[in-house]
Amino acid sequence: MKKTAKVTSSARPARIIARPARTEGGTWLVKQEPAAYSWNDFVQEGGTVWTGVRNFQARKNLADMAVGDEVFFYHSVVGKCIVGLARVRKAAYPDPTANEGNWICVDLEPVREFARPVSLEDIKAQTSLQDFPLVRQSRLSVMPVSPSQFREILKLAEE
DNA sequence: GCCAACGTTGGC
DNA sequence: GCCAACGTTGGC
Repeated sequence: MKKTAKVTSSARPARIIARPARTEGGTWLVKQEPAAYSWNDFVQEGGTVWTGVRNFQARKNLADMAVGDEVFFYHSVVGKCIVGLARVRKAAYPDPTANEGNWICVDLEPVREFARPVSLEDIKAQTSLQDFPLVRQSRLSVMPVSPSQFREILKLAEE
């Protein structure tokens, strides 16, 4: 699923899928081909509406995001690395680019670019990250990141 | 360029 | 409901 250009949504506040209360902030990873929409595009726009997700598993993950959750930004195909950290600015609402179906989007904003991007190779080389969805389910475009995975990747980004 | 993994579609 | 065919994604 390819994210298209930034869309100014006629935002409706209602979420489609209920989300259980959570005590600590969630952490996630979103994937994007830089040729279609890069980290630099994201930074230049000061954030974006994360539209275009058309996969049920990815949709569930979008629905589970809460405002303030931290999100790794991964460049797929070209780069194949996590290039920076983003944050959920607005929780899930109907995707304005979807003509049919209950597809949703979230608003994301940049937090910081990693001095040292974390490549897929780096991740695969870590025995502690063998269960990371990026390794196990390469096609999933929006995935959860566990607290230990999150810490591990941040550590790699700061080496 | 190839192929594995995964998702969707449609015939039966 | 099963499964073959086909399309897409994304790593290699």
